[in-house]
Amino acid sequence: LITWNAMLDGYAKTGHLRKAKTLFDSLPQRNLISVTVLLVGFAQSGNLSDAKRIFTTMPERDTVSWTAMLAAYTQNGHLEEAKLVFDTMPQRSLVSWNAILSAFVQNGVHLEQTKALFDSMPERDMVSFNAMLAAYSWSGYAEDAAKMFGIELPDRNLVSWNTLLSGFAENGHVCQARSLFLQMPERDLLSWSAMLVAFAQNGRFASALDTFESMKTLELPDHLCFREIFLVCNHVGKASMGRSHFASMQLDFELEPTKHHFCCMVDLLSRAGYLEDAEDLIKTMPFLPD
RNA sequence: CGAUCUGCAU
Repeated sequence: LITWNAMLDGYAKTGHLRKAKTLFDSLPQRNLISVTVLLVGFAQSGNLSDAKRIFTTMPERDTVSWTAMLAAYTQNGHLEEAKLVFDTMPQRSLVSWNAILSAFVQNGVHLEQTKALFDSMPERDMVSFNAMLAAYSWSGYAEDAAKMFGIELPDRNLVSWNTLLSGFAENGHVCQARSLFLQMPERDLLSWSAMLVAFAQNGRFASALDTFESMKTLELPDHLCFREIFLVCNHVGKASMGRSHFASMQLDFELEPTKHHFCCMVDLLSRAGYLEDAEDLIKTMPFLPD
């Protein structure tokens, strides 16, 4: 049963919900965990109604499944329902508290209210602190976030660094973002791409391209990075560079270009005057043009 | 074996 649940989780986490559902239906044994995994899978793919249906029909619920339902509402932008779940759930763990805190943060509740919730929590961990850090960044208080990072955080991890980094980036503080980036004890894909986006969105196109080149030696860039790079190539009018990244994304990194990538490339080629190539690309792409 | 924090748009 544990193995089946792990498989279920694997399908659900990679977005293969059809397979997950089929596997779930064919399981000889299921438990609370199997059902919760499926609930989370639906919620994360944006299928709130099925998630809700699973929740209301499940034979038993524990704190994990209640919190999963709370998060499901949060992820789909339903703050009021998330609050309601929080208020009605029989027990609340630290994770439940963190989940409602994130609900506030992600749905843009006023900073004061979010801080009040944070202060009222019976206990806090790094996830709580990181969520609060994000709240400051999101509201444009990158400085306060930095202060909190320096003083109040009991500990810091890579997520804390990344949160602060993106806070600087979002507020246009590219230089501070850069120095923070250089100071970081370790960097992951999110750190690199936050830095890349920071440069790109503040007009530092050459730095963005340099960052991308460095990043490729250490991390596997994902769809988001390539999308950003195509935008950069577009801004600086480097169609040939865009083309080679487009090829590289498929050949070297085995990433399937999405509609957005094709869209960027068509835009890039058209602006650079390669209209026939742009048309060819539209004809050969595996999507219907819209 | 399951729930909560960080990058994002032609």
